[in-house]
Amino acid sequence: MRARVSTASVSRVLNGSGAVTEPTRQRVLRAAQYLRYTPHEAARSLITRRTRTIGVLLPDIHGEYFSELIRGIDRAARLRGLHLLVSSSHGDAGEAALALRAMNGRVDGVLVMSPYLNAKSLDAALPSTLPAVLLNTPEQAGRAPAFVIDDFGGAKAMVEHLRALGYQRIAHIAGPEGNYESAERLRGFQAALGRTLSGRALVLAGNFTEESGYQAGQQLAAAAPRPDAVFAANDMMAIGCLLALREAGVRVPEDIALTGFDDIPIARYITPPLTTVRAQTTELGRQSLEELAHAIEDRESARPDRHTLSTQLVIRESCGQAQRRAR
Amino acid sequence: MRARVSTASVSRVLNGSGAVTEPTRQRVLRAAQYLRYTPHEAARSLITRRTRTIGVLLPDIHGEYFSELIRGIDRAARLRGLHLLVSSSHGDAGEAALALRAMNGRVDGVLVMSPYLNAKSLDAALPSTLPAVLLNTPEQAGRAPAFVIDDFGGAKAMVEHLRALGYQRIAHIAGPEGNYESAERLRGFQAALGRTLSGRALVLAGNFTEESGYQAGQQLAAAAPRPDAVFAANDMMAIGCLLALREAGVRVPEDIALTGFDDIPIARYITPPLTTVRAQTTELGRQSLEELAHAIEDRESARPDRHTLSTQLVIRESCGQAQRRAR
DNA sequence: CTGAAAGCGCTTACAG
DNA sequence: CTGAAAGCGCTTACAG
Repeated sequence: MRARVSTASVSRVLNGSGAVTEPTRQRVLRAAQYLRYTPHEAARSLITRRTRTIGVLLPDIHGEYFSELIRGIDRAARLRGLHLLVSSSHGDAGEAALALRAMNGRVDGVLVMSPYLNAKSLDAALPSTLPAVLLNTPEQAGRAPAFVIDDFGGAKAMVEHLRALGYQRIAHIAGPEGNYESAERLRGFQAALGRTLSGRALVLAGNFTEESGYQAGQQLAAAAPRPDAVFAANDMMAIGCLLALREAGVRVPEDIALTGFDDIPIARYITPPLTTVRAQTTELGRQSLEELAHAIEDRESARPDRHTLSTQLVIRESCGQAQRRAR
Repeated sequence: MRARVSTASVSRVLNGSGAVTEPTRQRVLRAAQYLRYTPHEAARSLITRRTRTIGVLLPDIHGEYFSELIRGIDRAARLRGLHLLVSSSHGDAGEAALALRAMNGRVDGVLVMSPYLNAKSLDAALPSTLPAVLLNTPEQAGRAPAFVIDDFGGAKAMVEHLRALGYQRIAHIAGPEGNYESAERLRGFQAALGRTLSGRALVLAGNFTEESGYQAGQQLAAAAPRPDAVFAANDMMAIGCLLALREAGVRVPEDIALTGFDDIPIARYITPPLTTVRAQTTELGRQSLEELAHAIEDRESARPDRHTLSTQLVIRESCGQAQRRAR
């Protein structure tokens, strides 16, 4: 162009591919700088069949939990020079499918966390040639590898710990209906109580928001007999519950023990610091992106394996362990 | 294709443009469904010159502050059917420029928050034809509209409030060097102290992380004479400071008052709840995306105006207002 | 080493 | 109403 060379040479210089003579190289570089030329990525990826971009489909993008998850994804992506096209808040399968279609031709693969989607609708929504990795997805959803948190094991361990501390009436604030993680955490709760106890177990409805935890807390404060321990299906609900209990004059952990799930950063700052189950959220994001990157580089290598990330009990003050021990 | 029609007709049906006869429409729709056909977006945007995507360039993507900001951006984008291509963690101007180039041809406009970039480097990095909106940027950086938080006013009001409560020795934990918001908040701090007092003012270095606040807190606990109030340049540093003070046995607010800036969600959950300056972070994201959307739709309409979002004092317990009043 | 040409998958005047 | 053709801005064999 202005450097009196063909577009082919420009391409070769800018991409460092093909052989170019030094003077030509210089002319091109100089002209590119002068014209502030930047290649048009859409055109480029149309021919290279590569976008160096990952589509990320999440139910939400907000709050500490997703912030941690995205951090893991973002870090791993940056290390590999990949960009992120994010799409959030897909209430139902239809919206998710739409979002996925909109990504066709703009991404090399997708990371999908869609707790309400089952295997069928996911398979229907995913272009069959698009590499994908699933996050916290029910069962073996289709052909893609999946990474899941050990929700069942973590919840079970938490409730067993409460029982070991001597609590008798343990309530659960559940996550939203139809959500895979909610269901697994509830299942862990019930498993820990065993057949005899679970009949008496109080399960309150919630939806993972602080507000729903607050409402559950009000119910708990008024309940008779009042449970002596609560296991909330996530930390945000535990925090909402704590607020409601405090307002009602019910002390934590003296009057009632309180625990959560996730170990979001805020959990250790509240008073009392929250006993919870640590989920490796950042790691979940990182590993799933790595797996996806592999699947993109070598499509044959992708196995629809299911990887489960372990959880860990984090004992702080809200479960009253210190008091119990002292007795 | 399989529907025995031309690609032109397919395009017309799928985009609802041009006139098509009903039987043709049906044939195309059926075939598209059968083949699970989805248009290739890169090819499409190459010819339409539209991507329906916004590039978002942030210094970081993690933590409550950015979570709030992104929420505002994301919501507004979704309402308008726009996708988000995010790029984070650009330490210097060079990296930011690279990220911006990589967005060429993939976005219709960019939202840039780059607290270390000045007008020149930003102008150099921004393709001159790309609509852009700047966030919390120093001065009038170039040709693009900008949205900023009133960091100066908020900081000044906070420190004036501390003075009104009778505090005599007020320290400041500053944000990172060279950061526009840090500088403005420091300037507000100094303005509130006035000429006489600012000579005695203690300013500790920080970088907006909890860790740096923690270190500052250790210094404060050991200082002699110890300040009777601290204004941290953001909430995360205030929280780190609080932990250090607590460990050192210094009580907040009895022994020392503590305040922050941003009003991130966690601020009201800590003990004591944090007095802070509320920045309209979500609103900042929302408004800047709206402005950008307008600039994209009507390039002539874009004025390089600077919009300042007001702040608001949020009085909680960490500033010891209750105690002071009682005296 | 370099350029002319084909082609990536679309959309849109332009004919018919 | 419908199709053939051109063209969006690139990259990459293919000649020379």
